Amino acid sequence: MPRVKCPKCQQPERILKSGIVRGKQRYYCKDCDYHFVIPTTRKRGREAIMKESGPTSLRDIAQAAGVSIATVSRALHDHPDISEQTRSYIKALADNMNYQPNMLAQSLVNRSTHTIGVIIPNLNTTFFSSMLSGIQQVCARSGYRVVICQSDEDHHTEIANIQALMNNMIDGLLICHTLHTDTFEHLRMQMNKRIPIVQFYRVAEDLPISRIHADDEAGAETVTEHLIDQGCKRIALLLGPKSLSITQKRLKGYLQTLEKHGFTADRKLLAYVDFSYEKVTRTVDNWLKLTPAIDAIFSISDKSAVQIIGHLKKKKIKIPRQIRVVGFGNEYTGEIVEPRLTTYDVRTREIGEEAARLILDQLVTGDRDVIDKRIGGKLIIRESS
Amino acid sequence: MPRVKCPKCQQPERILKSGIVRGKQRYYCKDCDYHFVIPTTRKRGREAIMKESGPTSLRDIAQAAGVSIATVSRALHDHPDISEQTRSYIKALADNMNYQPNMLAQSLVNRSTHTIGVIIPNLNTTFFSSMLSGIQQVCARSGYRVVICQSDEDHHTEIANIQALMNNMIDGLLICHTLHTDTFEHLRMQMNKRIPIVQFYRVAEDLPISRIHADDEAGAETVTEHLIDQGCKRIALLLGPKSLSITQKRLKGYLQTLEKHGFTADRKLLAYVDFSYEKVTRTVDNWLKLTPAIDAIFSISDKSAVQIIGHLKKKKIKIPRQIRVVGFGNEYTGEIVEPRLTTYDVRTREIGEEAARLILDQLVTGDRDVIDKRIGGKLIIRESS
DNA sequence: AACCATGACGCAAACGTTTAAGATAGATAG
DNA sequence: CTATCTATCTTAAACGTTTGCGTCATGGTT
Repeated sequence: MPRVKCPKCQQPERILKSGIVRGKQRYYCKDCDYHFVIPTTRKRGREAIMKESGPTSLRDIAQAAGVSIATVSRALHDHPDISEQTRSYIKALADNMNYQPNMLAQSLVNRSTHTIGVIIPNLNTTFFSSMLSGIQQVCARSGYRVVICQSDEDHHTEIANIQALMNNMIDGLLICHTLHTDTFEHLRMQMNKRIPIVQFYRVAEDLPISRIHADDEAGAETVTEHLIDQGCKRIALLLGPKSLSITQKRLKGYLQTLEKHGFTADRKLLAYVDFSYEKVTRTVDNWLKLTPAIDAIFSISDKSAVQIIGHLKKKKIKIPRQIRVVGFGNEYTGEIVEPRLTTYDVRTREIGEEAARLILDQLVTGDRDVIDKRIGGKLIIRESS
Repeated sequence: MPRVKCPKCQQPERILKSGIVRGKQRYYCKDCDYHFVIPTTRKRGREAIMKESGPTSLRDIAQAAGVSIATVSRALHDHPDISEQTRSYIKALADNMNYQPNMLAQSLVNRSTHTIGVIIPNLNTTFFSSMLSGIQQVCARSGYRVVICQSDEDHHTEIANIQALMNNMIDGLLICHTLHTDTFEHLRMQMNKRIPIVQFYRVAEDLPISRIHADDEAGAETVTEHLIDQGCKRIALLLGPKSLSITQKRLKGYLQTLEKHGFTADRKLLAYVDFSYEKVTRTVDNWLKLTPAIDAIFSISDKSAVQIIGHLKKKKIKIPRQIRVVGFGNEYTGEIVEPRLTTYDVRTREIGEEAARLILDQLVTGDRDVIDKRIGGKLIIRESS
């Protein structure tokens, strides 16, 4: 047996083997009644060890300055207990040593990360990214960071993202549901936490969670009114999934306006789609076969409206002469397509800004009231109608 | 003086006042030679205190299960030291108590957040967001989160974002510089940290930091070649800021191709802009005044190319008859505009994917080699040329 | 009996901060 | 001189984890 010394009595006598633990030989000193293994070289504990030169920490500065860690922390935070002399010396030192506070540690003890999480269906259209832009600007102005997670219109990704973010990564959550989100248990589970949540644009109204959204109902009324003004009698309506709040609201606005003008709604003119190109064009093709013929298409998504324009042009259908097309949302592509798209500007940027403002407000006041706010938009008439 | 008892000897005798500290009366017990103030009611220390019911922690579970915190942690991590019985019991308990690990604490001790930071100029075009999409997909597949920061094409925001992220928030950084980034000290400062950095799309080549970018030079050659094939002799070139790598590369490709065909480059046909609508249209107007007249415009940004098409159409200039227009990037709007835009597909999504793959690779292997990789693209010919 | 092995745990340090509260010296009041 | 005050420090607990290593029963081998 090699000469193993007891760490306590330093004697190699009376040392016995005592099993193997985690692959390492274990010893027992009968004199000291002490079990031990040969420690791994990675030196632990004792003050004497050199920190192996990672990023500068408060401790490094304290050591260099010959003061305690607390003093350094206080000096950097301008705590009045610290003398002007010490304070400026430490600040200079921290600067020299290129000190950057570890935000993880700060967040852990402060129980706040100064970060807002955003869950957004996708970033492929200017639509959502302009909301993001608004969110980001407002948050940045208040010194908050923004963490963005794309759910990619997938319900399970949405759930996973929420769970990841809510585990102490963020101080507040802004969420715009996916097209397919129709259960909200995952949100209900998070409601009891102290982290405020605000839904924006696509919202669930039967949830006791704040909402910032467009005036979908009034907007759809305005659009429908406009088409009726133009003499349309058979207005086809392209909707999103049935479960979606914006689908329901905009449908409601449409129906109300028809009724107001004494029209009866035709179920065949309503279509629920997932906004995929195939579904949209197939829907349009079906509509074109109807008699009496349709004279307008109202798509609640600009993206689809633009695709519809392209599809109709391919079929040599004149817009707006034969069929008027209007969208909803006011995306950039609506200005480029020919004829340019009539649409309803829902002021996406303002929705984002307002959602951010609300959540920041709830953060500082501690209020958790359920707020429901609609952002008014306006009709933008272009050549497609 | 009220009857104040010494916390040590419990005697009220021989207690003296000893100054005021932080607004509270301070006392001194001469017997015990002990200074003290009356503690605030917020009970500190001692085990007896109830945790005031925040989210469940390992300690809560340990308490409920009657085991140590270490055992709970090990049980949840399937450590072999824990018996099957204890393990399953604790797992069930954790589930019941709705335990969610505190990621901040985890990250602090593991020195890793499983998060990749992305700094991106803007999200207003499908261009960058499709790179993001690629990044996100690859990262998600490896269990990494993605934190996105918009620099909004502002150099100082870029710097601030980098500093915020690099302070232990992320394990790796993907960065696409702003239009106006021409100094790189802020990146140099971060290079010595163990956090890998990868530049993508807009890259600085004289920095020892990995890069994933498009084959800008070859792409520009292909485009120029195509225009020359079409018989163009006076090809105007719309470039970004001079400091930008993509500007330099694409200019080089353009010049080389001209030379190859025996053309001499005309400085008046080169314009450096910031891609703002005003600058672009003014530049085009200036070009239109030139003699001999230009017969093509090559914009290194699709966004500007689309704007140029709109502008030329307003001026009743026929595209491609009088002037051919080509872009670079293959954005969605190029398919919508009329005539549809000829462009060079730089495969943005693949650039994002590759950048993400590279950084994840560097994370697991620990390699910090400087990699420079070009993603090949291809010309997409449409009606504008 | 003496030695060795193993399974299943607990203890405590460590990650980098913040922050009550204790400590000390020197100044001031009576 | 004694009692008190102020300015300026230091000490240590806490945030919620992970993890090296010690402990202790129990069961084998010689």
